[in-house]
Amino acid sequence: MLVRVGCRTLGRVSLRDRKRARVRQALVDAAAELFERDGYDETTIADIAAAADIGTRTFFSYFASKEELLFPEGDARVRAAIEAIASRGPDDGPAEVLLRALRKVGDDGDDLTSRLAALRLRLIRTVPVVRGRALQLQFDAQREIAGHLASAFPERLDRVSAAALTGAFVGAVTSALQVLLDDPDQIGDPAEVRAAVHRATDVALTPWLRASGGPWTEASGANRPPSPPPP
Amino acid sequence: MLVRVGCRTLGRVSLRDRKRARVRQALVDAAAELFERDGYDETTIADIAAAADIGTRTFFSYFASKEELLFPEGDARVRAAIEAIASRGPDDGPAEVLLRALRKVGDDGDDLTSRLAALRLRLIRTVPVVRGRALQLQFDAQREIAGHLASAFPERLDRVSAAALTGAFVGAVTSALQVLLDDPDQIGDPAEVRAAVHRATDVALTPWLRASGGPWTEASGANRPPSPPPP
DNA sequence: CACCATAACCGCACTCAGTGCAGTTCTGCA
DNA sequence: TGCAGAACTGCACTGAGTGCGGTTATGGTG
Repeated sequence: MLVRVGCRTLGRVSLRDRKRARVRQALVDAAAELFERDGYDETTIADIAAAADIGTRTFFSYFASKEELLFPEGDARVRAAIEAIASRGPDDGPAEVLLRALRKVGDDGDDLTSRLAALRLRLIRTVPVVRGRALQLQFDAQREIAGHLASAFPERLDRVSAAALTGAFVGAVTSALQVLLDDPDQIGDPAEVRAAVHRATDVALTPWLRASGGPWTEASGANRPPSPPPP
Repeated sequence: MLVRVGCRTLGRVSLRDRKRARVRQALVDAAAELFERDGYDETTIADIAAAADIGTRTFFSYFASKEELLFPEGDARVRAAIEAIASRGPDDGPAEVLLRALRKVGDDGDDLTSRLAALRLRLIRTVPVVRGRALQLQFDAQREIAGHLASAFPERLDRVSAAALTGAFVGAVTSALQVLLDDPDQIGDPAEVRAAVHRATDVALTPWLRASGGPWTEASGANRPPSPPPP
């Protein structure tokens, strides 16, 4: 059976759908509880289902696997990024738009404070299968965003360049975050993390920002971005 | 039991080790054969072990899982990149070094012509668990390379910036390559794949090439790389 | 050559993830 | 009220992966 996501009667949320959403949330909560208490590998799907008062078999009509419990809002960030691209100003270049989209995604982290998000970060670093799933979701998101970016700048970016640009941005931010979050001293101060990410992305993406100033023809020693690497 | 990799008697390769290497290769070959004939999900580990004339249980002393069969030379590319970093010239900056390292990794694809490599590319696009594993390996490789890059330029890159730079490069090339390989016309011809890799690296790394031509001062309309986006 | 420590091999039994099937219950709607 | 369809659930099954214990083969040593 496929996992339902929307409601059938568009104007009204039916009892069925409300019940379903409640059970779904109960599963996520129970999983978070058990993952924190017993560990990811030690928690079985049967445990989670029992804690949410459903049969083991029924679990699989809500989530396709144990990892999915950690990413219940899969494409929310993607939608935010796409919206940021859609609401671009007339003078913005591809890099500016993408930068703003990613900053919005990163800053909209009500995420970073929630218990599930913290647990997710820890399990991504700890459990290989979770990391694999996270990377896969990120990769799919990149693809989606790159497509919209190419559509937004049809005369300045072909599909390959848009993908490269998006991949560079996301890769820079992700890698910087990985190093920062592995340092056990940085944790607990979101402002520090954010500042370090900004600095690192400036270093990594300086060429892209310069290139997006004009259509890749003019010299641009003048509008150099704020943080070149130290001499 | 842990999977053995080296030989004990350093000067000589013992019979035991030669036998072990032979069985290991037989497993990879049998797996490639069966994956191509029956598909990845349809092939069980028991099938592969039987085709290589070993017991099902013994398989797990050679590979930890079915995915690992597709990445038998896990860190060869990483070592190539690290070597490229180590053999840098005195005037090279971080971007040049990283650029050369990635080009070398892409070109050293004796890989790209082999049957296993083509199969791997197809399965990465097709089978989610394989894609997840590939991304995870790539992520670990990035981390390793970034560490060496930071060590090579201790006064110009901190660890976070090195990670961001590496992530940007690898992310750009990977994303560009993904778009190129998803076009269904390229498939089936190793030369086409190689051309796609070149084009992907060109497009993805062009901004850094322009930026690294001089110390960010001169115009670079002259040495423009072959594939800028269409006007 | 004989011996022994060790590593590899392998069957067996087990747990858990995930799926197909069939029977039952519940919900929305006419 | 009744009905069509969706959801819930148990059962049986396959396959991945692990732990254990017994057996065999190898390599080094006296």
